[in-house]
Amino acid sequence: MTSENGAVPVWARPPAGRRTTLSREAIVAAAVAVADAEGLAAVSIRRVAAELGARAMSLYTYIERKEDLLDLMADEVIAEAHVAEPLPSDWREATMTIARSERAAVRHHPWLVELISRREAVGPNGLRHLEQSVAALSGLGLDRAATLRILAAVGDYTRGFILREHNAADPRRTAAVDRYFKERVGTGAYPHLEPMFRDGVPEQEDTFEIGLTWLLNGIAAGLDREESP
Amino acid sequence: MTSENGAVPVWARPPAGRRTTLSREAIVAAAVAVADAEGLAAVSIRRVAAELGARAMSLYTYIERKEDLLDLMADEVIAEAHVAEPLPSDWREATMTIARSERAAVRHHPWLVELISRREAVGPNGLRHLEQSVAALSGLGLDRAATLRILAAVGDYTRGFILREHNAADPRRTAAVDRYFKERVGTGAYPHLEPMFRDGVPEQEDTFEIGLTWLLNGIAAGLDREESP
DNA sequence: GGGTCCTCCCGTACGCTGTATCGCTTCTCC
DNA sequence: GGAGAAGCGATACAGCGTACGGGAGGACCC
Repeated sequence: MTSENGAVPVWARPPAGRRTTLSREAIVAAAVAVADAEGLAAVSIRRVAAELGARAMSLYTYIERKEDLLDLMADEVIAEAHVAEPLPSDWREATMTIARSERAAVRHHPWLVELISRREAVGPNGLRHLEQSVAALSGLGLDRAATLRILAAVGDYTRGFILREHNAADPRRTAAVDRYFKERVGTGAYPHLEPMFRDGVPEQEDTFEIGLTWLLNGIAAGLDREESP
Repeated sequence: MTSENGAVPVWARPPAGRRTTLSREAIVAAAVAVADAEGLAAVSIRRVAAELGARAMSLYTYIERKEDLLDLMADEVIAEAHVAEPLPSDWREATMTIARSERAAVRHHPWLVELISRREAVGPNGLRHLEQSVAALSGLGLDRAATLRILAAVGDYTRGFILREHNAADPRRTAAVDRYFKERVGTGAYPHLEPMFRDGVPEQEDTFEIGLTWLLNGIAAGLDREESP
């Protein structure tokens, strides 16, 4: 039955079925393995089924559509972003630890970027991650709106960085793009870019913590200002 | 000829052909129109060709693969992020203006998010945008590495925010996801989330400028510290 | 003016995708 | 032991990107 509850998130729907050889867990695990080995594009229903010695349509006993599988995959590996408790007591250190952990999870499963950039992560593990992010700020005694603002800003920066890092690592677009870039810049049409990139695109340093520290400093300054005007 | 220069960015390759009815510009314009009206998923080679009264394979005279078309589309609409000169003289105001403009362009063409999150924007218009971002910081007299750090941080935050904003607006995943969210949180498994979301997910305020201001404040503080230690 | 070549355009075809539909088999429960 | 449910899958369909090869027609040279 292709039921009418397509609007209900996967996790809220029971697998429905007397499982034997297949299972939702096995399907997700197989899909994650394929993605890890060959990228997200290699994850097709037929391919995952083959990996389990089954046929394509058998998977549809456990998921309703491929999007469900992608949701489950994302939630599966976002679990790796969980930080061992207890969190550092300082909110900035705690927030930074969580952000680092999120980045590490994505580095371990690069395809996660393509999923995160398409959907909100609100599966069980995604919620645990969110819970931890809120916990990191709990010592500040802020109200709900203020907490959400900080959470959003830190999360936005983190995901933006992760995205750029991921795209920059794409082997298809580096050498040739750099060459084109240098050539265009050399035309003189970009006066400010020219002195910066005359010798090509420099090796990027790892600026993740620098930017995050700037942001946290700015947030901290805002908090001080509120407390002691 | 499916030439061997697939590694060269589209913009560097001449269209090659005695154009008559079709042209690269017309193809890109048609593709943008389809994406604006029906989303990026509706942009298929066959569909764009039909829009121009042509057959699918005709487009391949002007592009080598669909990815090229997507690159061209992204660069086409990122032009809207260009800010009318002169830029505000204050670097923070200038940076903020550019970031606002980037956000506005994406709001005007939501599908741009799906492209930006997949590739670096380095077409002619993307470079103009980058040029402006560098120009905004030129008054600070920083060296290349310091400029790039600030550029990266601001860009990461901006794109992270835009991404979240885009995903949150997805009509498919709001009501049902919220319901599931509330139910899970109600189980008591998430002690820090519970007091925050007991009554459901609150209406989000627009925090774009708040977060960006935090980041810029943090950057400014870092600059002061360097100047007068 | 006639031949040659280059380029636009596209008909056809291939391998791939997600998934609707329906039927078979096997297990569970009364 | 009969009935119903549930796992599994064969088949099929519409759609995708694009490789290949051919026809049409303008541009150029002799």
